[in-house]
Amino acid sequence: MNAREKILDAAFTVMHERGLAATTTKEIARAAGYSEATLYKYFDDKQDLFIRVLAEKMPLFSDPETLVGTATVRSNLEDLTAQLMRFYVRSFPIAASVFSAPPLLEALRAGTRARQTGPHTPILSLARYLEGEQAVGRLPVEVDCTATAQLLAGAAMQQAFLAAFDGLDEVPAVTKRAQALVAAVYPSGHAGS
Amino acid sequence: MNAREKILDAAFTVMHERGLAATTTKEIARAAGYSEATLYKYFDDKQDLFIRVLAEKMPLFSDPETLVGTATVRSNLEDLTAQLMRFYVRSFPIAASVFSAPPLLEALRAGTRARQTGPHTPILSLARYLEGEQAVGRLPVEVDCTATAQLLAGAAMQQAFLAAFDGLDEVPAVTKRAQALVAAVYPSGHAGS
DNA sequence: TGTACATCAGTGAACGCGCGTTCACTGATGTAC
DNA sequence: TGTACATCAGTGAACGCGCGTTCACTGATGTAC
Repeated sequence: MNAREKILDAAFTVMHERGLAATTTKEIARAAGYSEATLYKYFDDKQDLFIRVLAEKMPLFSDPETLVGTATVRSNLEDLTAQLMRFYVRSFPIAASVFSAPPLLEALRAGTRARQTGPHTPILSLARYLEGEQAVGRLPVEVDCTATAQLLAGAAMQQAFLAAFDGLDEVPAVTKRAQALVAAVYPSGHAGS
Repeated sequence: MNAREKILDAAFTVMHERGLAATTTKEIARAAGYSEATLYKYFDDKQDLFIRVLAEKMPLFSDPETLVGTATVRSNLEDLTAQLMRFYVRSFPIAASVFSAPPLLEALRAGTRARQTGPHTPILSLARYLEGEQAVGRLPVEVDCTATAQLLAGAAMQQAFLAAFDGLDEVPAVTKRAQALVAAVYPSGHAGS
């Protein structure tokens, strides 16, 4: 692993452990095992470093397209909801702390427009999965895929937020909670369940 | 309005406009129309001031108990969901930015335990409303009130997050969106709709 | 193989700046007699 | 009413500190002939 990668990893770790406010160039350099001056060989300035961390080191939510047609819609939704909670609990604290620094948020927004990925992508992925199931006839056409995806992803994010607020690094009883959430949007009467 | 209140209001405004990171004692003093030294007559230190702002100036979500039995459950839920989106879009940016400063988050958590209110209260309020409707027979007993509240409040918070990320100060098309979300948890077949 | 030079990753030490905080103070208002 | 003193809200100016950033540098590795 080269110096640039080590610095990015160190920055991500410090941001996660100490919070954005306490993430100084000194802390990052110490954690990476380099001098502060080295940071400036690889990054323009502190904000550039932060942007790179957020673009290159944030956890991704993998697209669930391949699930279409496998197992049952219900169990797939339960898995996806649980996965979303795990995803958000890892990414939320850092993602949220970006709201403390509007210039950073602004730069991030610009990057989001340029690349085609941002905070809305997990919802879109989930909606696309549901549409896939509709296309193969395993989900009634009356279901509003977008709204359903917003409900499940939203609940997952909020549960992650509450866990992070309580200082936890996972949502308590993820599986049970995912089941309860899915059952509430997707009652057992539905076809394909 | 006395000096203490003016300072709290100024701090809230600066936090909202410039973000937590750029909210310095100088900025607050300037916005309040007092010298920096005055801040220290009313607050122990900067963190104490922040804690007071968060405890005393954050928007509240008013308990919807009085809605039980009025209008229809569906329209009440639509109103509440829209209200939640408006609530979260105002409070989210500041609430989120607290994750950038773990000592502040820790202090806030302690305060939350002491008083009986925190980030979970909107969800509890909504759940309590649903239970109220169940008690008067306007909502089927099979409905999981907690899960439904988590879905609606979660979606509202996430939509607010997305709006804030885009630099907006309101969720686009709140009413329409609230209707779509409610329809997805609470299909028209339900009693009381 | 040896030698002279170029390149490159990385650094120690210093820099100016703006931060949060404190100090000794001022001047207006209240109180006692 | 006048006078002497106490209280109190508020301040200008200074403080030490840690921040992000830059500079001139070192020493190891690569390259030419």
